[in-house]
Amino acid sequence: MTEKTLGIARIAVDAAIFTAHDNKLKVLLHRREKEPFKDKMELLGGLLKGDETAGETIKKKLKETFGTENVFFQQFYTFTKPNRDPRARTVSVGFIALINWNKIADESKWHEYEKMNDLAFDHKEILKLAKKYLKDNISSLIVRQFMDKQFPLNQLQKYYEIIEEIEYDNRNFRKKMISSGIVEETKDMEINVSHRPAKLFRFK
Amino acid sequence: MTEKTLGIARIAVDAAIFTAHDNKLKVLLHRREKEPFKDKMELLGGLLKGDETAGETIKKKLKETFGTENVFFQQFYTFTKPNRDPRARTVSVGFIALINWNKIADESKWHEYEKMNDLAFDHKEILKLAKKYLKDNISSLIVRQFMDKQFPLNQLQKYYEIIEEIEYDNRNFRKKMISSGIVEETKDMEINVSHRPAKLFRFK
DNA sequence: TCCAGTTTACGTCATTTTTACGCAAACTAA
DNA sequence: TTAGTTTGCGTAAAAATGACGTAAACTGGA
Repeated sequence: MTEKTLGIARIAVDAAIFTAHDNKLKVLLHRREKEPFKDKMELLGGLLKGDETAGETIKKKLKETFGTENVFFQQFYTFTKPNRDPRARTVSVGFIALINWNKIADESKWHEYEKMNDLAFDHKEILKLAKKYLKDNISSLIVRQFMDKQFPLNQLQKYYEIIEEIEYDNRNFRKKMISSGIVEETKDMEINVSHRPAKLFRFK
Repeated sequence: MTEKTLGIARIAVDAAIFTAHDNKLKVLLHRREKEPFKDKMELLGGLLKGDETAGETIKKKLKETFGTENVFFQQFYTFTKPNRDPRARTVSVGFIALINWNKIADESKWHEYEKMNDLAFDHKEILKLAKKYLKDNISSLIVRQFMDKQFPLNQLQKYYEIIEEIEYDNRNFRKKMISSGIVEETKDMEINVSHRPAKLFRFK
């Protein structure tokens, strides 16, 4: 039997890694140095080793990239089109990962989500589906990964607005967050802002 | 290089196929006739052909099984543990499928979800995660797959209750469904029921 | 034929949640 | 000192949710 009838493929992971900074949603992209798609940008990813789950592979990659094991990630969709990699049949388990801007050393590889160009392979499709996943799951787990230990509610609101693509009334957003019980006040305040300084909050 | 370092695996699909009948949630299971796990029950599934996406493979399997292309299905999670199949490394893209009881010819292969025994491979884990997915996504797409063209609201309520594992007040459930606009009245009524006959509704 | 048992289909009412928006307070920059 | 900004407190109307009352409409059995 040939490969055609056996369902054999290479197994890869690809990660749509998001952060938020300067009121913008950003994604991590690397420039490819080899063919195919030489010089195009691509997501972080790679093939599974024989004794790894997809989750273990992506966790290792994230640790290599950020130097910490504390990066949130979650599987969201698996991409199986036969020709998505021109070299060989490759199935990719897609992950979404979220990281706080302060944990980032090299800022040069981060690109505004809204200004994406063409990417290598089907990575643009992967990123778009990841963004939708992010939007659909914002309150369950997700926003807090972007925030500093302490933050003004106004910043939390900005990130909700970027991801959900809607606007909130700041007074109602405040009530909603406080009454939902996911955040609590700290004793600290903003400093050096040219308006009334805000209390800082943290996640409970 | 060996298989260990290349990330090569067999690619399979497995489907958690649900129906609802007699106020119970049921799943389709087949008895395995070969080792491994001979005589254990397993999900519908199989390997991808070389030119198929996972979606195409599962669609073909569903057509073989039910004789129609109109079966709702959706990818929900990909299972990648290295030893989930003792014969060879196999990655399985998990699907959920939903079918109306009236489209089912052979009733013998359907088993109550709540009375499941041990299954072959990791299929019990797959089913449990599928049930959770069903519960979490009940209103977006999913319940209507179980319903006949026309149905009393009471039956819709029963299926919500089975899947969500909560109970509704029938008067409030009625208001909720009608005001949400997902159903509308028909001119038909129940017949031969030993209580006041209900209007039949349909999805809009 | 009438009664018991059932569910439908209509309703009320109190509570909670959501939404719109008013405005003084607290800061910086000029 | 003033203009410009956002915070942090508030009110009030509107919408959604949840508990429950009860007549109507059917069957099946006494």
